Amino acid sequence: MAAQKKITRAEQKALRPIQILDAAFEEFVRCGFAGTRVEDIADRVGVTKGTVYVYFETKEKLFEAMINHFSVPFQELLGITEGLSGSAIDRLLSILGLLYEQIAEDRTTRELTRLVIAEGHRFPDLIDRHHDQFIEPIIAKVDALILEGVASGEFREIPVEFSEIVVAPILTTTVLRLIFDDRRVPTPNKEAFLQAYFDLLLNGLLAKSH
Amino acid sequence: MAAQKKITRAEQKALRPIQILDAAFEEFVRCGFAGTRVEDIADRVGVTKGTVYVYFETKEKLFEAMINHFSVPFQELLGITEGLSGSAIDRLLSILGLLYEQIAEDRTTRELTRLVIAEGHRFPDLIDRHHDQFIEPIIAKVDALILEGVASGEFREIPVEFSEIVVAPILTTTVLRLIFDDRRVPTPNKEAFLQAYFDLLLNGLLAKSH
Amino acid sequence: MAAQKKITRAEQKALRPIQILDAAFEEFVRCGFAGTRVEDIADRVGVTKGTVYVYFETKEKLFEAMINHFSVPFQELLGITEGLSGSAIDRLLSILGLLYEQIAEDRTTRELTRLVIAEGHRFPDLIDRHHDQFIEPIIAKVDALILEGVASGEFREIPVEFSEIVVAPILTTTVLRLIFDDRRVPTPNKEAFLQAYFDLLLNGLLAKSH
Amino acid sequence: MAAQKKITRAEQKALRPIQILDAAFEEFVRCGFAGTRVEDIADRVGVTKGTVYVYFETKEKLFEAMINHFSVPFQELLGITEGLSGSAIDRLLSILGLLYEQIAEDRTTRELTRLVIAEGHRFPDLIDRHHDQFIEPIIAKVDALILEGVASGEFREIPVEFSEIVVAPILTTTVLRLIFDDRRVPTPNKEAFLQAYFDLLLNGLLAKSH
DNA sequence: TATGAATGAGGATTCATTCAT
DNA sequence: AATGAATGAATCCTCATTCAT
Repeated sequence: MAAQKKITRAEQKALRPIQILDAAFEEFVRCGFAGTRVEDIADRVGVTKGTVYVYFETKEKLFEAMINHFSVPFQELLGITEGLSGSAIDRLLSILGLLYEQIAEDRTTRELTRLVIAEGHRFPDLIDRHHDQFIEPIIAKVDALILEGVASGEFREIPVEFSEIVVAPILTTTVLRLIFDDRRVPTPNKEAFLQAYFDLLLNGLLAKSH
Repeated sequence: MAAQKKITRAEQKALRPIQILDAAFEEFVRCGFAGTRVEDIADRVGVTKGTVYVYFETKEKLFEAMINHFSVPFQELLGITEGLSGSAIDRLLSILGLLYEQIAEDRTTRELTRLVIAEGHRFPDLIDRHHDQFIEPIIAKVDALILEGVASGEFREIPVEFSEIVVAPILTTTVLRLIFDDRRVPTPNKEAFLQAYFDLLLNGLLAKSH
Repeated sequence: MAAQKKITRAEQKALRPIQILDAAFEEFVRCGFAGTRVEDIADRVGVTKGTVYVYFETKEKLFEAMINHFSVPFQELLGITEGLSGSAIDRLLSILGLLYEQIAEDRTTRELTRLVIAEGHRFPDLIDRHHDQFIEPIIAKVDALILEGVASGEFREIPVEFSEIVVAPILTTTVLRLIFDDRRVPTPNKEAFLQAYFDLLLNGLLAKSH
Repeated sequence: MAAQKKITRAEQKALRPIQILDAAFEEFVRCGFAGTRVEDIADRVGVTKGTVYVYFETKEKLFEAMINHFSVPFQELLGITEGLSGSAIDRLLSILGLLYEQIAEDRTTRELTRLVIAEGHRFPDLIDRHHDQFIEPIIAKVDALILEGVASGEFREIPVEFSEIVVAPILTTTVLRLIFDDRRVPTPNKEAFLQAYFDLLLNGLLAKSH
């Protein structure tokens, strides 16, 4: 509390938009775009409606800014995947593990996914950017790794369209958690899930003798 | 057309609520619950706002009725899966194929999924019912089939948590089509998709020599 | 009062927009476009804000509709001037007399003039229409009559640009009454004013011997 | 330009309110009192809203100060008319010429007239002062000159109420330029206008033989 | 059953004004 | 003197809902 007193006017100003974006995230997640009241966002920050409009022209602009703001960590993930080394298998599993942490486990990205699904119609640009910056690069990455693994003999010959299927369990976990919100679905055990996921992914269902 | 002329007043009366539910589906899908105007639903039917309120007490009740109305075909699917015969593999793939048709290919179910994800917070009962009637039975079915296949030697020993992973590609396809709405993602080729999906599911990624 | 009871729903509906336009006139005159509150217009009619929006999409559209509505009598005046007969002098003086009644004496047209002057910037279309339908035809009419009078020997040879000068006392009276609003300027005596106006117009200031 | 560099802080301080009044004039003319935003005035000066409030307590006070500020040149005109010499005719025409220049040709006075017409209701004191300081003295001056001309035999016997009619073309030109704002009405030719105006004023419309 | 005029609470947005820096 | 963040009352407009016909 004493520390808070030290916040200068300048620091406060730099902080304000972040506070508003954080509050906007919570409210938009809770009520959707149309259902959210700007006043509730303001209340959450502890300011008045007018203050929100000092920083963001309209509710739409605020929504877009909020999406952009919270997309940053996801973008950083894509950078990390560049630095991986090891066999194609190792790198593929590493990437899938990171994706799981980022998409399925991280509440922010999970809820961002909800907003993308729910509000996409109203914000087509958002969808396009989401596709170009997230979906496309990830699919391309997985595609490339599979091809590399096939070339090196680690993987058997398979169609490139597999990529979506390969990552599917991650998005599915995300969506099921979004729908059942820790109420009907227990918080999944990461280790057990990844182990089962990777086991099935690598070996398939069939009995070896089959 | 001639047949339509014969619609009596009584039939017309019975038709009205269906027409309203159809229109409500389109509008709620397009704009979400909060963003939809009752008047737009009425316009779509060609009646006035008041008429909607003759049949449905409130916008919320209309939304719920609409969800229930369009959930029926999905419920029928569960019945069909009971009648399958053949090996565990055959029945599993049959079920996955049917699920794909029902969830990923059928626009109605797909959009219903969007609404469940988007509006779940506001309609917890809807979510609970959705879980009890759809998710739970399907997971149970897949679980049972896998156990059966393991028992019969068709499948290798695997954890039960696999079920979600096994059906994941179907929900993932659904969600991606919801997000990119036939704009960025080409309408997928069913045969190619299922073949790749089943191939990976049964055999995994690894080269046989591995 | 008893008569009012007889107003049917249909009659009421036909009446409502007129009532709103009347109320809008008073409020826009009193406060200008920006200064008028839609709620004050509604209050004047005895309905709620929402009702105004049942009939007029926006405050701007209401303003424009109001201007059009109250411009009708003025347009009718233009028709009347067509039916005049007599010498050029007689017809010119008749027209000027009618214009005086319509523009300077009639409160509605007078206040319409205030709005045209005050709000012209915001409603350029209104100004253009005002010019094409009122100013242009009147100037043309006076021009034609002067030329006719010159041809018949009633008037001396004068430039056509006189028309504005000829009608000037009417607009000036209007504007002065607008500015001083029956407070500082006594309600003018029509007979005396027209007599002086026409005397000066026909004979000029100079002593005859001059 | 070099001179401007020399502006001291003290001079700058003295300049600020003038700059604000100038900016206020443009904005109030453009949007009216209610439609003008204090921030737009500040932007025009290149300062922030707060600065405007350093010099003027409220938007209303600023409006009134602006009107007073721009009324000064008009007041000076009244002084000039005192120094005229020559026949009554000469002096009358000189005054009318000066009035034309000041009211009809000078944009500032013209737009001041717009504001008086548009905002008079809201600022009755302004109207009263305008009447006492401008209209009254001018009418009195013209009255006096006409009486003098009648006495000297230059003018024929006419009622005093003529004064308004005599100056009418000037106010009319002003108002028409306000309404049609150099768009529909060509910038008038001063010489031609005054010649026609004075010709009609002195001689009237009638053919001499009449 | 159907209408649609009317409501009125609610929500987005604006803007004059204040005040700590 | 100047700033500009913050306020909050005001105002436009929307829309779910009602109800007399």
